Amino acid sequence: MNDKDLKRAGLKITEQRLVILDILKKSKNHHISAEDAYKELIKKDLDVGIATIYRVLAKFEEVGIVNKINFDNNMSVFELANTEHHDHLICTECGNIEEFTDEIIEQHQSDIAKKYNYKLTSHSLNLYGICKNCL
Amino acid sequence: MNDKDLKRAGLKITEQRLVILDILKKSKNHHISAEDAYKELIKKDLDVGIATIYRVLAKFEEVGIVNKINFDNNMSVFELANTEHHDHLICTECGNIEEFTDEIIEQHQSDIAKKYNYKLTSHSLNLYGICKNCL
DNA sequence: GTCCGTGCAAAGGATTTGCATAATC
DNA sequence: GATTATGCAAATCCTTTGCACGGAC
Repeated sequence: MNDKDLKRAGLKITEQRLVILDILKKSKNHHISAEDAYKELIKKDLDVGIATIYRVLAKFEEVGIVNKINFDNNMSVFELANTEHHDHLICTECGNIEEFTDEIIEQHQSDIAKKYNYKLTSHSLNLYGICKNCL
Repeated sequence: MNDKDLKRAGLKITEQRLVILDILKKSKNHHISAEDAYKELIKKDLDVGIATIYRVLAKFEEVGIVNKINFDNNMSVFELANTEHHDHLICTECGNIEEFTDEIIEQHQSDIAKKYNYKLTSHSLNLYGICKNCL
């Protein structure tokens, strides 16, 4: 399927990894939790353990294939890292996720880090609300 | 000490609650984790259980006395809610926390929510970096 | 006295780890 | 064949819950 992605990252090619990659690429909103991935693999009749999911996703994050996003309810989701940077707007009712980018916000974040003499390494901006459908 | 804060919130006054409030008020950077609070109570020779800490802090959040902030490393801290809204800049080396406010960022967040037809209920903006001292 | 708060221990959920087996290169 | 990945179960971390007791009002 996408052996290249894995080879490029210097990872061994296993079916579990390929399938997880595939799920990430095909999932509707491109955001999956470890459990979501686990259920998908089970559906595909793959005899997989949840530990493998976590290990694969951690490895993917390590080599830059995915980003991990932590939400306030202690849930984490993973998304492919091949898109440009963006932040998230989450519906707390239905879980729908919108991605957005805002140059001004990005710029101000840099300015703030500079102002406080911090070397910025990452940031997390999540907006929580209720989407149109749920209102 | 500050019975008023509790009475105003309609909470019964107990020693545990008063001491936790006190710790929140006196702590250096005004941010404490549940475990920090627990250790402080133990130091004061109070025979407290960690469950109480969580229950007290949850109650405090419920009535608006504190805000809970979730960091990406799955750590949560609590801060008094009596200050005006602000976001956080965290040093990933030493754990130091700076608070900042940025009107433009706030404004853009509202605009984004509006654009996507979301009713914004909360947001979390955390900047991670390395502070001057740790560099 | 009623109700709420607490301590303790046990349960819970998400994630990680140890170890032997299995697969990739 | 050496090394890395996997499955399983057990362990871990943080947080929550059930229950009986104690304290606040």
